[in-house]
Amino acid sequence: MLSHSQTPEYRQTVTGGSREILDRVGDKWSLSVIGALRAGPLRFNELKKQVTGISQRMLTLTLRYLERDGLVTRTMFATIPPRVDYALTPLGFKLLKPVCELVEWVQENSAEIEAAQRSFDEQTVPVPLT
Amino acid sequence: MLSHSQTPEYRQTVTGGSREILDRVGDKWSLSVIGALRAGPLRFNELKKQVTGISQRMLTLTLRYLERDGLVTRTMFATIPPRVDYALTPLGFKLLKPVCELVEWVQENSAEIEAAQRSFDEQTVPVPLT
DNA sequence: CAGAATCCAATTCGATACTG
DNA sequence: CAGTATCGAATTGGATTCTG
Repeated sequence: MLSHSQTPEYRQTVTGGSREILDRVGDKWSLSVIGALRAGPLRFNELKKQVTGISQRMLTLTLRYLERDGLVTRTMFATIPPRVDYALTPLGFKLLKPVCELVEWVQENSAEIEAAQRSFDEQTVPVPLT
Repeated sequence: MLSHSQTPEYRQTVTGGSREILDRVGDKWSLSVIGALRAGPLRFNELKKQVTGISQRMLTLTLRYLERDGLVTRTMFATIPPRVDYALTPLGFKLLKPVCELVEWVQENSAEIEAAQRSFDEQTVPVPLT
């Protein structure tokens, strides 16, 4: 549960203290969740629908991490049944720009990347599994 | 060993086919290795020195992935002892721009992020470990 | 020198069941 | 509705040993 494991020192290489956010960017679901919140606040189950494939557990965890990093707010309404809204903070919105540029770069260059992967894969003879 | 495991469909959410590169950006060592190669080609053991803390195994794996994605070239010299040079491809250099911008964004906003983390951590009472 | 192979520990994630 | 708790499987990474 949000294990406060201390960051090993070697993570300080090159990327400096930015490891934690890079981990967020690189992890399995954060970008999808942030993307889903672009258009405005969503409730837990709305998010779960939009981010196809995510489990309840991972949605909860991802939201907690994003909240901890100050990228997402969590607003509870003490109604019955309970209702919780998630929304991007100004910081979360600002993060969108560099992240989108990176994603766009990848999309623009995906043809070249995939070509490289194919040519790599064919000379690295796939080991027969027999 | 470079398990050619097929990417599960759910990874196609929001980030589209760019998952593989995002994984590369987010993984533990790729950015450090790319950063080390910025100034020019390096040999295996030179890289190992510059990227403090990386194990032989992870350096090998990371380089293979980067090579497969077309971001790094591997040049072998059939000398004794053998010598292998790694260098960024033009594609690898181009990736540097959006990645650096992201890293810079994080650095510029690290104060705000860390403040958010601290305030989150103190209201989420740390469970005593006794 | 530049790795490949093996083994093991830690982390991550999904499925399922339960709750205020 | 919006979670929490628990478990097991898969993935990831480190340490060590061996090799052309």
